[in-house]
Amino acid sequence: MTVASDPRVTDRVHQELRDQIFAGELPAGARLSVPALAASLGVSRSPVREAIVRLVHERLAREEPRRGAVVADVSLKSLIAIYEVREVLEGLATRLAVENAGRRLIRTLEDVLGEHERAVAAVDLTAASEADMTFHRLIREAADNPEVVRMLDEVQTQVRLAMRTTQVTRGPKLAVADHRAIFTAMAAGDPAAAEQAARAHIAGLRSTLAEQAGEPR
Amino acid sequence: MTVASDPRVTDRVHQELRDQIFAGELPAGARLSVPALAASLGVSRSPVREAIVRLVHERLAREEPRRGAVVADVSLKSLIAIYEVREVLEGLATRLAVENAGRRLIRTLEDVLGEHERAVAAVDLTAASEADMTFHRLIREAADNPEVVRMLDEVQTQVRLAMRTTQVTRGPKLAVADHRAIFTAMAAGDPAAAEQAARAHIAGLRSTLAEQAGEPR
DNA sequence: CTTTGAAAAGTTACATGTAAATCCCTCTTG
DNA sequence: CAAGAGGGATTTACATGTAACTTTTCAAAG
Repeated sequence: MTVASDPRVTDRVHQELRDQIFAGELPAGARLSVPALAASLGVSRSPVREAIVRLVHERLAREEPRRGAVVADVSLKSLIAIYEVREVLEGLATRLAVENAGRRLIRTLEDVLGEHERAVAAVDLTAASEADMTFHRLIREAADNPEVVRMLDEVQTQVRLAMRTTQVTRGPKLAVADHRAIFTAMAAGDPAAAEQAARAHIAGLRSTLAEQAGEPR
Repeated sequence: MTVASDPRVTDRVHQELRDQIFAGELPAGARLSVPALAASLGVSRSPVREAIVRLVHERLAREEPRRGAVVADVSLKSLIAIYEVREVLEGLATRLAVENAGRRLIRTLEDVLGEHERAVAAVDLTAASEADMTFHRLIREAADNPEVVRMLDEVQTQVRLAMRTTQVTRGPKLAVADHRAIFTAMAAGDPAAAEQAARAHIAGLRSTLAEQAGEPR
């Protein structure tokens, strides 16, 4: 038996290109030339071609037949549409988490929320951001629904892509307050309230995006 | 300029394999051998390979490294999870449709609903099913959110795959009644009520799946 | 009759070949 | 100086070659 799965060249190339896109080394609109990338990565054209097909499928790149692929961008309008979807998916994940989970999850979430609050109080943005992501991740995992996890991953991919150009936050303090509200509903074992609180959290972020788009209210 | 886009061999192969999977000609678990399919379709291995990568990505096939791809199946458990996601997505689409749409949509929906009711009364299952799908399609399009449309398409793909083995219906009459409820809320211009009615429609279908899974209530 | 294992067959994954389409630069023309 | 035609360079898309790996077959051993 092999100790670890022998990673395919295609997988490495795919991961490398993803990293380069998220890092901004391959900016939006950059052409993804198969021969050029193959040469620069020191592999043949086949695995590069397949990696690009995957990037197109996860919408990190766009392709027109016979014209090749370019790195995708995310318009503010698209991002708002994505957040509309994210709102209901995070709501679902949170409701399912409440329906499934026991005290163990509640206690873990409480710990993470505490860390989050301390980090915000200490103006430690890195730690705050990490606690924020952990909070959401724990809820998704507890939802025990692989479909919603997958769809939220797709959403997350697009959000990361958008992050290169667009800021999405209402500030660390509001994030903590929203999470506290979600936690309270979850701790009370109220699935409907938890779903609503999670939706409100995302809806709030979406409204800041809408403001940036020049549509206040 | 070309009159119609020159279809790539890859595209034709992909479509052909999709059709064969949905038609049951390639049943769940069937191995997708690249050389065998290339020979049977009269093309080289390259476009077949790429078509299979796409099938894997849309989860019509599963692949293990170095072991090839097989046609996917959808367990009842997965299907229920998919319907949990579908519930909130259809709810979102319906709410957005109400927020965007004018009388034109309402009138079109009313017509389709009328056709649906007549088809059910006449026990014309084909016409009823078509009206059912049209009703949902009109709402999705009116939502004017490409993200939710895409995600519902993904859901639809999995549902079609499951259809080969699992029946998903509560009967034509209940479908019409659900649609009538959705329509009423939409016609009243009440986004929240429309979202709820759409969710209830899918939740009803999901509960019949849960019953089949041996978990009544 | 079941188990074992080694050879044969078939397949995957990566590499490379190539015709046709597209891109891009330059040089001409109005 | 802008517009556009020509032509070489590049690229895509499909085809094919091949080493390594997996699966299958089948005969011998237990």
